[in-house]
Amino acid sequence: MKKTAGTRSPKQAKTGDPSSGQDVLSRLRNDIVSSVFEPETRLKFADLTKRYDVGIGTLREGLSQLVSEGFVTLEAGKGFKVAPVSAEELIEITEHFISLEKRALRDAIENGDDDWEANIVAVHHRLSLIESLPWEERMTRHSEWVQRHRDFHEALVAACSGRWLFRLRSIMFDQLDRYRFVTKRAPEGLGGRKFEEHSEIMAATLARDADLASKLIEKHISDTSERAIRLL
Amino acid sequence: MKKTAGTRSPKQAKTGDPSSGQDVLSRLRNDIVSSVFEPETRLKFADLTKRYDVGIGTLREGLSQLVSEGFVTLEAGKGFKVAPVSAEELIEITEHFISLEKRALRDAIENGDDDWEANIVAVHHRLSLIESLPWEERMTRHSEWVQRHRDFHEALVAACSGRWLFRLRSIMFDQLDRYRFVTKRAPEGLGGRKFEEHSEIMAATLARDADLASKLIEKHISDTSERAIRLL
DNA sequence: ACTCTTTCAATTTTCGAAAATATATATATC
DNA sequence: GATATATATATTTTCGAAAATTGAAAGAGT
Repeated sequence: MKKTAGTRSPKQAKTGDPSSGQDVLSRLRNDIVSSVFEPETRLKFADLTKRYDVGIGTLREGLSQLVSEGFVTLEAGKGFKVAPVSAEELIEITEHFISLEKRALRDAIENGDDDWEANIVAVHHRLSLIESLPWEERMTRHSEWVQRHRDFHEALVAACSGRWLFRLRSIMFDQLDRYRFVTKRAPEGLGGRKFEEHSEIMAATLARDADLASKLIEKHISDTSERAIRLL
Repeated sequence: MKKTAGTRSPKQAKTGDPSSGQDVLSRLRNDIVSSVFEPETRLKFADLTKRYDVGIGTLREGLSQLVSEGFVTLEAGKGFKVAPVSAEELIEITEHFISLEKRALRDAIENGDDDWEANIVAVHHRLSLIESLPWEERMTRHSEWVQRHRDFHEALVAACSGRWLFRLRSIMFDQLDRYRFVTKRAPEGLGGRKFEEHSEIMAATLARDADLASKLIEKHISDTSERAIRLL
C-alpha cells in the first residue's frame, strides 16, 4: 500500500544534463579525460566514495571498466591509477584514429540517409556557436566545446555500417580527447581556422565526396595532434 | 554441494595452483569463448556464483569488463547476456584483424630481437605437436590447440612497438577466437595444410621478409575465416 | 472476454562491513 | 649505525544482506 505506482525514482537517463545527473562511470571518465585527476594519480576508494557519493562496489565496477578502456591501470594489490600519458602514445593514437576515422567516414558517406545528414547539420551548428565565441569565453566553456566537438565527429560517422569500425574508432577518439585536455592551453590564432575546417569537412561529407572529406579530416586531425604533441 | 557458504573460505593466494586457481575474469571469458555459455544466454548471478564460487560483486566486476571487451552485453535492469554472433560480424572482425595483424607483424619484424625469435620457435613447436596429432585426438584437445594457436600468433607480433596496435589487434583476435569455437567442427583434410601455413609464416618472419610474411598471414587468416563463415 | 490494477516472486543493483594485503612506524638485535 | 623483526596504520579486495527493479500471475471492474 505504500508502493505509489507511477512515480519512477529520479534515475536520470543518459540524456540528462552533464553537470550533475550522470552515472558514476561517465562522471569518472569525464574527470579523468578533463584532467581533474592527472595522469599517474592514485585513485583511492576513500576519496572517490565521498566525491561521487556511491558505494565501493559500484566504484570498483566503473574503475575496472575504465581499465579496459585504457584510461586507468590496475596493479594487483596496489589499486587503481590514472593511466600515464606520453608523446609517443599520442602519436600512435593519432595514427590509428586517422586510419579508422577515414574508413568510417567513407562507410558513412556510402550508407548515410536523410536523418544522418540532418543530425550532422544540427550538431555542427551547436559546435559553431561555441567556436565563434571570443577567446576568453570559449576557454571557460572548454569542456562544453569538447563535448560538442565529440558529438560533431561522431555524427559524421554515425551512419557507418561497421559496428566494430565504429567501436574501435570511438575508443581511439576518447583517448585523443584526453590529450586534448592535457594540452588544453592552445595558441589563440587557430580557433577560427578550426571553425573553417569543420565546415569544410561537413560540406564535403554532405556532398558525398569521400575522397575530399577523407583528405580534409586527415589534415584536420593530424594538424590538431601535431600542435598537441609540441605542447606535451 | 560440499562447500559451506557461511564461513569465509581460505582464499587461495594468487600464487596458488594455476590449474583451477585462475581468476574469475579469465575463467568467465574462457567459458564464453569456448561456447560453454552460448550466444544470447542470460548470465544469472545465482548460477554464476555457484559455478565459480565467488561473490556477486566480484562477478559483476568481471562481467562489466567483458562488456567493454565485447563478449557480453548489459541491458540496464535486465542483467548480462552473452553477446550474439553473426556472419556479418565475423566478416568485419576478420577484415579488421587482418589489417591490424599485418601492420603489427611488420612492426615486430623491424623491432624483434633474439629473445623474440627464440620464443616464436618455441611456441611454434608446441603448436606443431598438437597439429601433427591424429584427427580424433586433436579434436578432443581442441581448447588446448586454441590456446597454443593464440600463443603462436601473439609471439609473432610480441615485439611490435606500438602499444595500441598490439592492444587493438588482441581485441580482434579474442573475438575471432570465439568464432573459432562456435564453428568448431571443421573438415578433416585441412589440418595438415594449416600446419604448413604456420611454418611458412614463421619462416618468413624469422627471415625478416615482411612482405612475404604479410602476404602469407593475410591468406592464412582469410582462408580460415572464410571456412568458418560457411559453417555459421 | 478484455483491460487495468494489485500482488507476489525472481533478479538485479547497491552498499558497507569484514578479511586480506600492502605500507609505514617503532622496537629490538647485532 | 644498520639490518632485521614486530607492531600499527592505511588501503584494497571480497562478500552477502538489503534495497530497488522487473516480469508474471491473480484479482477487480467494465
